[in-house]
Amino acid sequence: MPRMSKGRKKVEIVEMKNDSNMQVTFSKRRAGLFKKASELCTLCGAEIAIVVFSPGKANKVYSFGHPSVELLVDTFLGRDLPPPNDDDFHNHLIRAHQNTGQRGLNKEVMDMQESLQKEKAVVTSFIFIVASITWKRRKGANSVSGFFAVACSLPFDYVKTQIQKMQPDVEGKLPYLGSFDCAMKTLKAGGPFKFYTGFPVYCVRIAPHVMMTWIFLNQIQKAEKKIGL
Amino acid sequence: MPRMSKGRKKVEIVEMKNDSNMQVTFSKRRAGLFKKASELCTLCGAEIAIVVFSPGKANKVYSFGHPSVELLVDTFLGRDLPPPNDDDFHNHLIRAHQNTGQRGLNKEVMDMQESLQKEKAVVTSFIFIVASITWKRRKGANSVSGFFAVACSLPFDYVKTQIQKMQPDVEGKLPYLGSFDCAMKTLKAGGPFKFYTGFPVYCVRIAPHVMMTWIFLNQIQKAEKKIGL
DNA sequence: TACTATTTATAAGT
DNA sequence: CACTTATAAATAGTA
Repeated sequence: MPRMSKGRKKVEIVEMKNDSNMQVTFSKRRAGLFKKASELCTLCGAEIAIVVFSPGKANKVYSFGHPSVELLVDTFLGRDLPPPNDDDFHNHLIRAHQNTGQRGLNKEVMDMQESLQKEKAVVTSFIFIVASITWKRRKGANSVSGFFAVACSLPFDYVKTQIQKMQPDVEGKLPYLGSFDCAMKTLKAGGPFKFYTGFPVYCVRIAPHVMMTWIFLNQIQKAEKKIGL
Repeated sequence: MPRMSKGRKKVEIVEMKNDSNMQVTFSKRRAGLFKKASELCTLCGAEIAIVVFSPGKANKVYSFGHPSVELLVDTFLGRDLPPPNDDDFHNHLIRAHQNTGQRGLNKEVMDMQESLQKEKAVVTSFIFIVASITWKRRKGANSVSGFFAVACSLPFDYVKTQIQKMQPDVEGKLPYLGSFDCAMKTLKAGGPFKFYTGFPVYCVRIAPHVMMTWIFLNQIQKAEKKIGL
């Protein structure tokens, strides 16, 4: 039968109105973008990191990275495992990671929200392990910086969230006078680890961020050596 | 005269041998990549961040971000400046930023190493201001997290750098026994701010990282609200 | 998903 | 670097 298609039409670059059409376009063009990025990496030896947040309610995260996550995992976990003179905690985390295999973490594209529960333990362990190994080996990988960056920022997030959520009580008084007051009361009531409520979830969400931090910090380190910092 | 050009030829996706040719290809394809990303943002309302490190010796950084840096600067500095009841330090930084105008920070593509000296003060101020304003206003912008993430990770970077650089002295002894020893000795000898040696330079280099942190944290916040964290 | 008619990107040349 | 041209690659609309 004769084709009805008139082929591709020119499309103006403005926000699309048709929603289902937009989903298709988003998928196609995202794939195209990652392909272009991949080609640029190969052709020119460039290092590229891309993160895309999908529009609307779904709000998924897609990321592209070269050097890839696989390479990082191999480098940190596969080859250079430290001798087993570490404490139980450390070994436990390594085991937890090995049990879960390559799924999720090693994928170029990961949907963080759909696999939240499954990957939680994996990613948390992963971050801990990388930080631990790097720190112990005292060499250039720098992921320890990224890890501590995340760890240090959490108390501030906790305090901010508490203050944003606070409502006047029955007498019309607010529970905290301010940020510092909130921090002190939290510390007294729940101890320092209270600030790390939701840490595993945070780790899962922050994973692409940590990966980009690696790439950044490696570049920074190269630059620092070049200018003799 | 007759054209010699045979037009575009097919090119295999393997590392290019010709170096000057590669530079041209890199520029063209990088521009194309950013254009594609821009179209995807507009068509589908997606949020995208891209960072490209150029290959070889030059090792420049190019970044694309949507929402753009302009928007962030506008939001944080243009409209919502806090009333001038702040201390001298804060006002000084605001003034420093206004004096330097829009140059550098507001560009989609920035070459960080070439403009290092010029932009140093601007970017440093910028990060401080954003952190300060956000913190004071206690609302959702979250850049304070990114700022403290950077600030908290610096001591670890400092210690790591010191240990990497350390050489045995004339008696064959190493200056530090380990990371903790290094940290303690630094604290005693130079005070806490010793860890922040090179902070301005660090800020300049970390700027694209901070921008991505914003985007990430905003997304995380949306997600947290949705699942009621 | 797969198919094409088209538009868009770009390699090579000027 | 900017412009041109021929061609390869991406993709909008369709089934």
